[in-house]
Amino acid sequence: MVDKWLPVWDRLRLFEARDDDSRERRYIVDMFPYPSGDLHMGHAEAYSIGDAVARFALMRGYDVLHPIGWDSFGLPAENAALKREMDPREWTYANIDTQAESFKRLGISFDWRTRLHTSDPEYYRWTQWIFLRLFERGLAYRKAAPVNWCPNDQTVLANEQVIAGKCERCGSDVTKKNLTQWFFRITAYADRLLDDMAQLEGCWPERVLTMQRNWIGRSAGAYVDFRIEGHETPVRVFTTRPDTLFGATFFVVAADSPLAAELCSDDKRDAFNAYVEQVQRMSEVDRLTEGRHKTGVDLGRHAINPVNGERIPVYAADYVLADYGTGAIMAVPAHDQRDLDFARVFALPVRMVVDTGEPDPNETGIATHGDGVLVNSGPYDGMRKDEAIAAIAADLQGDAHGEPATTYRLRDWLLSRQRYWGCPIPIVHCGACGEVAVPDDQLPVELPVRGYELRPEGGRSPLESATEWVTVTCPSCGGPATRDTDTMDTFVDSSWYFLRFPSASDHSQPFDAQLLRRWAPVDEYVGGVTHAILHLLYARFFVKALHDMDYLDFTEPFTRLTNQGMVIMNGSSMSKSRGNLVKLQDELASYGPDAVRLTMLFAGPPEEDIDWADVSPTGAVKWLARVWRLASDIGRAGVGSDPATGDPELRRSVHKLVHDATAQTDHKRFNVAIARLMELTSLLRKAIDAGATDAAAGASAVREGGEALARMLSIFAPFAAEEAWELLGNEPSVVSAGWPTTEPSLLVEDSVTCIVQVAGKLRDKFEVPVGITEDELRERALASEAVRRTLGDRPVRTVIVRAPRLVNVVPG
RNA sequence: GGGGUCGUAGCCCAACGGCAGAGGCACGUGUCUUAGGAGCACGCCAGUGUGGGUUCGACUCCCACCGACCCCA
Repeated sequence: MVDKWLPVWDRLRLFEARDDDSRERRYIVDMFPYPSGDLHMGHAEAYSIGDAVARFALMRGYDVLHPIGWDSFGLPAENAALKREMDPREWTYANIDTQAESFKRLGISFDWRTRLHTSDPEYYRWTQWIFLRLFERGLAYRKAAPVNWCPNDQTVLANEQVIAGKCERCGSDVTKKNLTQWFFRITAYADRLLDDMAQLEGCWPERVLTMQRNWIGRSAGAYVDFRIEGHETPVRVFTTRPDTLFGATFFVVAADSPLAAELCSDDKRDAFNAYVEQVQRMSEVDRLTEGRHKTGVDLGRHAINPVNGERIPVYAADYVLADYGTGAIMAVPAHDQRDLDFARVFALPVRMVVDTGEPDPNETGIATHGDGVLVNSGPYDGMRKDEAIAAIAADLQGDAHGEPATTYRLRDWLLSRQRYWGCPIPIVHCGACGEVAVPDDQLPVELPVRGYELRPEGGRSPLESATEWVTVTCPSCGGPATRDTDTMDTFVDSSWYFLRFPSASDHSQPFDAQLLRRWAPVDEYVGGVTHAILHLLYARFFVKALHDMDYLDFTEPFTRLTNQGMVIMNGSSMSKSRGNLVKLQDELASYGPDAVRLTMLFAGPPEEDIDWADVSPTGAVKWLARVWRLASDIGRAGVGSDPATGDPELRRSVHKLVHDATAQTDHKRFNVAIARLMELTSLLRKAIDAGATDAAAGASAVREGGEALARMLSIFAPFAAEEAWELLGNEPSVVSAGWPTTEPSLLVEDSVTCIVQVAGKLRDKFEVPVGITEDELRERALASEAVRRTLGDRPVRTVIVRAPRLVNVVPG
């Protein structure tokens, strides 16, 4: 069946978007796959959903762009290449071909002209071009930053190569090492990334918006400058609680920050160095865990609290992060749990300055956070928390000891990777000129094909080992220079791919602004929740930055977002090690693409996880067989007849089901829509078995229903739908037939069932004309035998009438 | 600790604040059949996690608790 229909679809060019079409357009994008092997069950679910959305839009008469590409740079290709001693290209492009073939055999309605791979020089040329535009704007810059370092292998490790603090390959403890790294200044867009979410409200899943908000983590508060005894410049800290300033009893700087080393007094130097070494072995997650035993070291210095002149000791500790805020905090143990935990370990004073009515933290060991009245705070005593926050922040500013401020949890995006299989950073380092951009007309900076080592000694970037490639002349002064040897995070590649789809083969520009005016932004973006934070945030950042450079006329890339759930097996996610892996190709071999797609969609709403053990591809197979038999039994009956001549009773039922299925599909309730299609199947089966096709009116109505079924089925099970369409005596393709329409006159009923409740409980029901008046209905309800029996001698207090469907008699 | 999502038959899931059941799986009975693991027909099964509240009326709205998953700390 697959082999029969694929060539037909190709020949009819059903799924090609028309850039100059007068129809309204729809841009529907499934998050592009990573070519890790063949497609798996998760892909089948995601793309079944996306395809239903795309095909529905197409059937409804939109000009649809439904593209496909591959996110084809990344570490797994390098690992596979190392293991098999091959070029990462071979592994990558072989997998892409396999996946492309699988997509076709699944019947996904991609416009294959959009096909792109982020690892093609034709693509990454433009990734580099965008990088340079960001570089020109100061949105890409270099600074020293800590990376994971394996001292044994002498190599940099990605976060995912660090398993529980150990090197995944040799098992030794991973430490942090400072390296100069490339960053994107995404923090410059923190406010807009946050504020523009207002327009996504209701269109993106609530939880994704929440996750993004949390990730950006805007908090309002104040900067406070503390003078440090024996140190020239004051140290600035950020606090969300300036109202607790009088409760600051000590001061903490991040142990691994340069500031800590700077502040450390000479007699504490040894203890400090030992502590820092210990800290560098820990992961950030561990460091931030609340409730962990607090550690730190006294730096032998004092800070001066600007509001009361108090001398407070300065500590270095690991629960403060060097790159969050200013890397230093004022510690208020009474009102911050981690400060309190630390104070208790080091026997530091705890002073309550906001009376929240909760028990004293000194005794309970529980810091208080609530609202209350200030105490022990000099002139601010008696103020409420909010009042005090404003007053103290303002006074600090007045005295030049600080200012109101906003900070973010979001940090700049570290994009450089010491890897081979990624997009080279188009920068040349020149002794005389510094960082020099590779001129646009020399792009792409292509990866060297030979003369490099994937894992060079000494933890250098693989590209550094390609000495011939590295050595260049400076584009600016012509002197000797070297190429930047890092490659970009693959999230860079995927932050703009949806801009290139409409002009995927255009070699003159990254994207076509003219075409994007027609297609962008993406109407429907379908993908896993795993990308809910980083990918979506990065893509939003790119679009905003490109908008600010006047390349784009929109500021949000994805108008609507659907996160499909995962396909799990027996309650947990599939994995080889759990032994619960279900192979897509096995399922396809057993049940066929249509049944697998149907099973995915019928299992529940798209957002929910699907436990493959709970669902039944066999059920889908059986239903498809019923549809096939139905179409076959209808055959040419009623062919060419005017639907209007069809049996009105049957038509009424058919149109009602079509109407419902349409509404449900529109809301992506595919499971419910498919249930309606199943009902339609049963309805038509019964009609045929009752001899409907013997009369012209019946045959006409059955044909109308059968054709509607085939058309609607085509968005879920496209091959079976074509087959049914053909059995019904029609020319291919069912896709060209479009979505069935309904006649409003057939949807209005002339009588409905009225339910009669007594005290909210169902007691009687009867058929009434739709136009019945409230008075009439009340009469009939009160006259009901069942109602009178239930009421007994109780008087009637009120009668709620909702004509024509309901009457509720409320006894006194 | 804060936030989000969600708890409906043995299972997966439906139900504008108005008849708790649309659809499917599993199970059972019958029927067709040389046969059935196919088809068809019929049947079986819950009062919606718990406790309050709002309402004429609550699976649906509000509060608390229990449990599951996710995010942030």
